[in-house]
Amino acid sequence: MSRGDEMDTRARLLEHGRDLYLAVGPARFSLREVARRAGVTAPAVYRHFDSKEALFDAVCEEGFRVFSGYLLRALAEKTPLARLRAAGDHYLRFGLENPRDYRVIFMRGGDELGALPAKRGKREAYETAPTFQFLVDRVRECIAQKELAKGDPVEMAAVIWAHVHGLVSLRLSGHLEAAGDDAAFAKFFRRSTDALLAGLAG
Amino acid sequence: MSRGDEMDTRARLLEHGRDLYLAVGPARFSLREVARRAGVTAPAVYRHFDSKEALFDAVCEEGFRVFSGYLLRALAEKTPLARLRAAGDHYLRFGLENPRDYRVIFMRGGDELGALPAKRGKREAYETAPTFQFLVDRVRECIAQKELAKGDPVEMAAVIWAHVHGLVSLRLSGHLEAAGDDAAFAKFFRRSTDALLAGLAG
DNA sequence: GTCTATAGGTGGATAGAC
DNA sequence: GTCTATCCACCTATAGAC
Repeated sequence: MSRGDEMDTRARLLEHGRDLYLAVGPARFSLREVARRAGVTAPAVYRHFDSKEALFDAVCEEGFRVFSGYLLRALAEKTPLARLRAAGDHYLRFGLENPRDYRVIFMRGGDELGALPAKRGKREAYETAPTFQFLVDRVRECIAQKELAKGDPVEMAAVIWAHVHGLVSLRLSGHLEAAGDDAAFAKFFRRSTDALLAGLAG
Repeated sequence: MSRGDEMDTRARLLEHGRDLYLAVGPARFSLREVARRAGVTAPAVYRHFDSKEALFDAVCEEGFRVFSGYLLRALAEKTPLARLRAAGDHYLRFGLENPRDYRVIFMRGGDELGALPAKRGKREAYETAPTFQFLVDRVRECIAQKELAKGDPVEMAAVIWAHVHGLVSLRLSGHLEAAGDDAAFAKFFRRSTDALLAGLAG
């Protein structure tokens, strides 16, 4: 994008907005604080974004972009099953390395921000659909190559997603501290996910 | 507890605090608003609770009490496996019928409230431990009666919890709307959970 | 495109009278 | 035990000058 030397105000707002959001989470995210960090005053933000809500949405999209980057690396693997397993690994890595992004993308119910219920539908749509479709595609190609049993790929994908999301989100909420450090947890994650895939293989 | 006729202020604060919290969620939870609804002024709250944080914690404990009520009904079943399956069903019912309570108990990471990191440890401890122990106990008795395969009951319980929590939390976040209405989702939930238990049975 | 100034609102918390 | 009065911090957003 930019040469990295100097950035225009809009880019700085996004960058510092992301910093703030990663530091304090969605509830404490404040337009004024973003402006402060970016070296401008609050009203200046309104030249670039319609509202705090719009700024926050833009920051979230950035988080989602990062997530997509993690997931797409799975396509580098050579077999359908390897791609599916790698998708699980990268999903876990994203969650452990970007916990706040993970929370906003996957653990949100709609209370976090200013409560504009009208906008919610749009936001959820752009996040969920591509991710889930990616997983459905991975499952489909595994079924095609008989690496998973025949069945409804959408339901199978939902079960797999629930499994990995359940583990990651319980971990991020602090409910699975018994599993040890992140490395030990990653091992457990991989073991149980392999068992699930083995079960789905018939 | 009380006869239900008239309540003292503390009880009314808890009741309306719960109403507010159910209505607006943790982020918009406000001490002043609770006082308003309870028919007292804000400073009066401090006669009963040290701070907003303390009030909020008390409200959350009530939600956890409700959750325990759901879960304990599973003990009415006659066999270990029936109790384990019933626990899953009641867990799902609690989530669908008390989504905000579910979120605060199981989908929290620490950003929601005023960010008093020191208190977090205590709060998570009283919630997670008994729930998880309950599940471990159900798994243990299933293993004892050979209704589940031999293995580490703690790890098996973690996998089961991740499975049901993954499904419930994705549902509450709006990410599994494709599954249809709540009744259809409940069927899918039960089907996939039964498949998981079958897999764990060896 | 950014500023100052300001309007108008939320909130948590305390002091002191009753 | 509850009130009034108050303080202080923080926020979103707008108006109008430069």
